[in-house]
Amino acid sequence: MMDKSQETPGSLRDKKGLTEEQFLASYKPGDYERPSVASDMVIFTVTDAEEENYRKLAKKELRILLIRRGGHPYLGCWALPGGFVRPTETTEQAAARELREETGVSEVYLEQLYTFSEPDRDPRTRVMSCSYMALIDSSLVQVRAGDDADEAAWFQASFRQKEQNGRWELWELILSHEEILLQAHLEKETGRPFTESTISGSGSLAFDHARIIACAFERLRGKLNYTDLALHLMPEYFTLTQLQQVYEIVLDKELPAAAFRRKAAPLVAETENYTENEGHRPSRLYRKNQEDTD
Amino acid sequence: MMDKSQETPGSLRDKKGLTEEQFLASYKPGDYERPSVASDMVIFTVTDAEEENYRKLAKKELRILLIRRGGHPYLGCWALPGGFVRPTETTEQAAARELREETGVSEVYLEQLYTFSEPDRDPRTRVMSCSYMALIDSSLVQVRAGDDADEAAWFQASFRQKEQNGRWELWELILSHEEILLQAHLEKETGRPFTESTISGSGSLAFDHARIIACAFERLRGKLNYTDLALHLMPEYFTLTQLQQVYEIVLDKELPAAAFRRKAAPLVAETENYTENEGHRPSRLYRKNQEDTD
DNA sequence: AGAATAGTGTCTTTTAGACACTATAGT
DNA sequence: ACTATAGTGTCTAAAAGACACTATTCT
Repeated sequence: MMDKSQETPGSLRDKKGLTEEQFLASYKPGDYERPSVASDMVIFTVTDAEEENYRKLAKKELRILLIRRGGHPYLGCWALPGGFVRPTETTEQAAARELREETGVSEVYLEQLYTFSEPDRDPRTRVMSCSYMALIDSSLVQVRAGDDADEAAWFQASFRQKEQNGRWELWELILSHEEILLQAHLEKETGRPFTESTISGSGSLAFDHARIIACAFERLRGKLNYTDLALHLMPEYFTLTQLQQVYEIVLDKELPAAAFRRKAAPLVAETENYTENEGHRPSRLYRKNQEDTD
Repeated sequence: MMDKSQETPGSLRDKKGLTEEQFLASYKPGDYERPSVASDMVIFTVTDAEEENYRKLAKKELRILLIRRGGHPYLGCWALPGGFVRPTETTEQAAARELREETGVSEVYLEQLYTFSEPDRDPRTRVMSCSYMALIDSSLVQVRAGDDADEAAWFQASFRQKEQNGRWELWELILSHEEILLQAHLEKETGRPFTESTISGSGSLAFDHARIIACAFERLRGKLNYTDLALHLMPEYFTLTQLQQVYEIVLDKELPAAAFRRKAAPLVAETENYTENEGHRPSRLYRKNQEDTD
């Protein structure tokens, strides 16, 4: 991958007179204790809320997959899917593997977020977490519990700013699934990662996973406006209103339809198909624009 | 930091009947080999090009600090400043420590970029690199060579897109310092990290550091327009024209002055001082706006 | 006076938002 | 006919760019 032939033709010798080959053969790993590294993942999807009343449009919900921990530490708490990175994997490959193991889904959008490295973030031993965000469309959502977890569930997620004082910000993260409520308050300085968090509610979030989820929310919201990220949350065929609903549920605000359609137009490609039997005027189906030359 | 009292009052027992305390006391680090983790850093600064001809305004140059490697591997190649993360440090603290060691500077803007984890990116052993971007103002630039490096230099940097074909992009990175020229071509898919790179020129770049620098350029350019990042590259007092020059050298394009001043206004605070003896009309000096409520 | 930059006013273009209006399947 | 959503046209407001014009100091 790297061409270093020009400066190091293989015979360059260091201060001890060793060639690179000799150096590598005699190399002993350094003095410092090494950390474990895990990949943790915030898997987003948008599902229909269950309330198909008559002919009304289905409301959307933003959901995140959490897994109930079956072992120490944080036994019984809810945590992001993830696991240790194996010796021959990249962190991204580890994330993709975990995603496949937890959901059976592959070939999805996966983006690295941030690496959390506080030495005491895991009470067992030093574990750095390289976090990822995954976007999957709801038609792929069929939870398959992993090996070391006794329960997995899609939690409805909301993330709102509660206070702002100069560059100091306070945010609230709420995750809920049936009777379980997880609530976290997070602090940050504008433009910096989240620092403190406090957890409350009827369940509890493991490790610093509230911070990771907050980080994922920020990234997703920030990129929604100037990328085609939202399309990864859509099934193959969708209407523009459905796409708009996804933007609205992610951004947590309503958007004017006319302007939205103008802006979304270059991201999608028309098809000749329409929705049917919806109880009102049919809607044209679109698909992701393959060759978008943005 | 995390409140887990509700779910784990300390007496919860796992499948083997252990409390968390007992579990942690008996915990043995996992089966897998652990990677080393290093923090590497792209330190940006903007300096005046040396050509004070008469009364003309000084041209600006964007520069990056590189260190010539004094040991294997990549002996003699140029590399980003960085080093291994110690057991009690976060990756960010390690980056800040390296920055202080290399430049004597502390309290600067530091932002995590991306974690590179290809298993073979370092021929010695598995080393993940958690990369950071630092922005310092040129008045702080006094290179102080570190211990294990025999040479450090500020390289002028340019980064341009050469080709685009659908979602495939080709970029060129050029770093130069006196007679030394480092050139890299990098490929990426739109919205994804850089993948391949080829190095050429009279010197050579170590490891995958061309990818890291490319990543830093993307981040810096992307954030310049909607944050006050550029102010971290400015000395305490500066003129709006100087600020505009910094934007122009980073973005590699000229900006209309009137529009720039409108947009920059909320980021800065006027002072009552002006430049003197510049050979033309004096310019008002500004400073960073402390309480910007953007 | 002339060089060189500092700084402003205003016109145009583009983009985002507001909002009314028309269109259409299903019951 | 009525409901509910689909989709468009147009006006307005805000932002970005173009560009001319004035201002000021130093040589």
